[in-house]
Amino acid sequence: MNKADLIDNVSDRLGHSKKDVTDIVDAFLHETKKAVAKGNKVAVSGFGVFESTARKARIGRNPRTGEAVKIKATKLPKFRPGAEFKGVVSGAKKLVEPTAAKPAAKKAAKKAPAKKAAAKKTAKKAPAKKAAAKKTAKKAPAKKAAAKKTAKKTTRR
Amino acid sequence: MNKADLIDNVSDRLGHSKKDVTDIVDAFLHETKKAVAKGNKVAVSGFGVFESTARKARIGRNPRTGEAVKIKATKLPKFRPGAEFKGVVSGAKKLVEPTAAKPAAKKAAKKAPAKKAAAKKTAKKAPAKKAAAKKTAKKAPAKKAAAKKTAKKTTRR
DNA sequence: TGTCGATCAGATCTGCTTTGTTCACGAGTG
DNA sequence: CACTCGTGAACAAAGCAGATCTGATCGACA
Repeated sequence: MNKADLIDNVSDRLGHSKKDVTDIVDAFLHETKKAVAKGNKVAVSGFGVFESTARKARIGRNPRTGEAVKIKATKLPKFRPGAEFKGVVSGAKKLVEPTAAKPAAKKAAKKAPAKKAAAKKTAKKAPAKKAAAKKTAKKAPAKKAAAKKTAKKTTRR
Repeated sequence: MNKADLIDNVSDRLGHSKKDVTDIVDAFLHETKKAVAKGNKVAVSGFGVFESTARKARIGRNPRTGEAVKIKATKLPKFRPGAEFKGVVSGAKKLVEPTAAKPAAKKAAKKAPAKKAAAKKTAKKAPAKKAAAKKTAKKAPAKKAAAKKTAKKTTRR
């Protein structure tokens, strides 16, 4: 399967023209590449995170001749799959249709998460009380964390 | 940077509504996840390849207690960045705007690859002579590789 | 037609993955 | 815009599995 197949599927499902889908997908990929190339981390919730990673210089090998070759230090794109993507690939999760899908699929999508939410509510009730008790205490550290985060961002750029 | 930022940038650049861009991007990501979850390889030229990879069962460790824990065999999403993405992140390549960008950008895109082609030609001349000398020796392994490749394709589907 | 991606061997390096908690942020909905 | 819920990051130790990379060629794709 390749980009063109994906674009066909998207065009069929949403009823947008293939040209529009292609243009938008290409632009999305382009913006992703651009951001990562600039050293930014690109987080797509549920799908994964694209970022650049540094590789040190090392010795490689030409597989044809066996000759050792020096590989320079460089930067590479790296992808860390998100939880949903992992869950779907491993089979632990079912893939839920996006909300913009056809109305029939939309109803199905609502039923599936409802079951999950019910299961998780019971699990969360006990810690929710603790969270409420600690809410006032949390405001102060939140500011510190924010300060740390801005510091990290500035160093990155 | 996150999905919403990318969508803003795409919407600004192409003049499509944010809703359309969001719907199309979500569908594209969904189709990608779906295909990989089914065991298909998804190749997006210039960007990279998404596929699933198997992880064997092994022993991990609970970092809290130091206790050994069995990690089950599973399947994971994997991304292999394409040449252009790698080149852009490493700085070896300049990022070319997609063809649906504004007409002014289209002219700039044509000029940039012309310079590169000239640079690559000079780089290729020296190794080309060596390749010619070894050409006869290489024909035999090439056939074996082809045979292996067809075998792999049949097993996958 | 030109570019991209797969393939090959081998040695080295990197990353994965475990549990559980907390917090910040993002996404989606009303 | 506000609110709620979900996602993701961070952290700990350890060891092994997996990824990385090269150059040249060939097949597939845009």
